[in-house]
Amino acid sequence: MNKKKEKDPGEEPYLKVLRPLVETYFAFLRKEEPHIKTLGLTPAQFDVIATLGDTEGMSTCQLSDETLVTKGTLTGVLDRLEKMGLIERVYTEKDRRQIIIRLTKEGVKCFERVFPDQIYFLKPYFENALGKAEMETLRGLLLKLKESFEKG
Amino acid sequence: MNKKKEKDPGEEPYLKVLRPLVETYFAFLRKEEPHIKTLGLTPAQFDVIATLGDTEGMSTCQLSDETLVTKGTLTGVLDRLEKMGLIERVYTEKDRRQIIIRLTKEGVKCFERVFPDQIYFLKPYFENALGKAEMETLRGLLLKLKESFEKG
DNA sequence: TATTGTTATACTCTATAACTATA
DNA sequence: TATAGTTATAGAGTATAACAATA
Repeated sequence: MNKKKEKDPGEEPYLKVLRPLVETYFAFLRKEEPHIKTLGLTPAQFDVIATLGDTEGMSTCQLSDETLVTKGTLTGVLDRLEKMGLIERVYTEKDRRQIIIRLTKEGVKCFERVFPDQIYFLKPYFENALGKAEMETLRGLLLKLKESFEKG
Repeated sequence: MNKKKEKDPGEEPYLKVLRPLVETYFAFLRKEEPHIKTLGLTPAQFDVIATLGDTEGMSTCQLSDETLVTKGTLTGVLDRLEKMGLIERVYTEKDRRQIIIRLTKEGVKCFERVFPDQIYFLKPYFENALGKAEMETLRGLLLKLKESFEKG
């Protein structure tokens, strides 16, 4: 989605950041995607598992907000994950319209397998590119930018 | 795809970069996506248009490499874009297996409308977050990281 | 034989809107 | 009325493998 060309950024200095941001993410994705696929998950499914990981679960609405998956679509995605035994729907008493989605034991295992795996896999790309101080700087700048998008 | 939780990055300093990278890109995407939709393009279609923009066109194979869209899928995406009149298939003499995909006049107009539009739309998020020197730094670090992914 | 692009299949995601059951 | 989640529909993207034409 939207890898801009390296054309002359002209008078807009911020384009000098936008394109590298998008292109770096895409370069990352090219490594990441085949790796996710070996887990037998689609990107949307992976998104849900990653969002639920390290939480006590959340409602469908909340899950829809936190991922980029709309409510109607989510039902289908959850159906498949439920069939795979990775998530469960928990019915609550206090509001009987609401359903809490959370990882099953199997789902937690999946989540916990993914990340150490990924850590090992991705590490060299970062460490070959950047020193420790640079990582710290990069982190700080990215977080500032992220915040700006989120509050704007 | 893959928004990691803000859990303790532990002993792996590079995770302090990976998560902000992914999350910043997602924050950007949340702004970008609705904006693309107003153009009547899907993300995959937008990807193709953006990749073809400012080029003389390229073969289907090449286009498949530059986007994240596989060869078989691309046929369908191109069919739809051709029907919309945004791209055309040009048959070449030198290798009659190959077809060059390029933007039509209409496609170029679309491409040229998108970007100034986007520039105007996205600008404040960057400028409110970062000074000019910070942008320069961020750009440099991102490009180093990108290169590492691409050559690794 | 290898490569380019298309076709075929089967599944997943997507948006949207209407629907139900609760509140 | 409003909200939470499901269902229904139609379209689009996805991977994969087999295929025809060309090299």
